[in-house]
Amino acid sequence: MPELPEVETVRRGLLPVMEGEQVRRVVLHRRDLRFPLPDDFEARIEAATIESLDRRAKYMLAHLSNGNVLLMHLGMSGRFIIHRHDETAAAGSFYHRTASDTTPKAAKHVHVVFEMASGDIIEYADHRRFGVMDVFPRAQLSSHKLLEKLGIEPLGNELSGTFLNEAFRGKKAPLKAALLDQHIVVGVGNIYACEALYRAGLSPRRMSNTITSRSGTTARAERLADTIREVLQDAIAAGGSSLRDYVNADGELGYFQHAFDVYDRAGEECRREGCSGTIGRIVQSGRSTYFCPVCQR
DNA sequence: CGGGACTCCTGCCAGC
DNA sequence: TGCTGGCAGGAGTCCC
Repeated sequence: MPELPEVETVRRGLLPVMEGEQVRRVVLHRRDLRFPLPDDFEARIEAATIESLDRRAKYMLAHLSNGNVLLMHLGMSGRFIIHRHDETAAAGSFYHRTASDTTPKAAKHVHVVFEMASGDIIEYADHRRFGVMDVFPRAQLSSHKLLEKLGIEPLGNELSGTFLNEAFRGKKAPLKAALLDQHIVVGVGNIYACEALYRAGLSPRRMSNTITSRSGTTARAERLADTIREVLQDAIAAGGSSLRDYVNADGELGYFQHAFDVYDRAGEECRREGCSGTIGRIVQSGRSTYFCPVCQR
C-alpha cells in the first residue's frame, strides 16, 4: 500500500520522465477519481514544463512552468505506468507499447495519460479510484484543503520525542490511531504504524497520553520518534535499492513488498530476540493491527 | 472539539 | 464451479 516510502519511491521513478520535461497533451479516460477533476485540468497542464516533482506527506506535487501545481495522491491502488519513447522503434510509432498491454489489472483502469513532449507516455491507473489529482495556482498551495492541515514530515528535524510528547499530551486515542492521524505526523499508514510500534516495544492499544510527561519528553516518546523515522527510512532504502525491480519491465511503478516484522504475520513467531510471543491481529478503528502482545507494552 | 464509525471503490480470496 | 461475503485501506465527513 502506498504510504510515504512507496510514494517517495514512485516519485523517484517518475523524476526521469517528468522533471524538466514538457507535457504535450493530457488525456482523461474518466474524470471521477476520489474527487472530480476540475474542468480546466488539461488546459492548466498542457504545454507546461514540469520544473520539479516534490512530495508532501503522501502527495506528489509537480510545479509547472505556468505557475500551476499538479497534485497527485495514489490513494490505495494508484499506479503509474511509464512507456519510454523508444528511439529505435520504427518511424511512425509514437511510443513503444510494452507488455503492459497484457497487464489487465492496471491497463483496464487507466484514467489519466500524460503525453510528454519527449515522446514518453505516463499513465495513471487506479482501479479503486481513491486517488486524487488536482491542479491549482501555486499561490493556493498553502491554503489547499488537502494540504493545509497536514502534520509534520517524519523524516525532517521536527519529529522528536519532544514533539510527540507535546502532540500526545492529553490525547486519549490509542497510539495506533494517533500514528495514522495525518494531522500530527504525515506519511505513516497502517503498515508502518504497526511496524514502528513493534520496534518501539509499545502496545498499539496504549493510550497516547501515557507516553508523555510534563517534563517535556519521555524515553518512550523518544523511542517512538526514532522508530517511526527508522521504519520509513529503511523502507525507502529498500525501495530505492530495488528501483530497477520496482520499475518493472512493463514500466509499471509497483509497490515493492518489504519484509515486515509484524504486518500480516498473525499467528507467526515474534522475531524479537528472546521473545516467545506470537503475533496477534486486532481491529482498531476498523483497521487491522498486528502486534506482539508479549513484547509490546 | 475529540474520537469513532461510516463512506467511497474494486479486486481478490476464503468458504460454502 | 460459481456465487457471496468479507477484507484491504487513505482520508474526508458525519455524528455523538
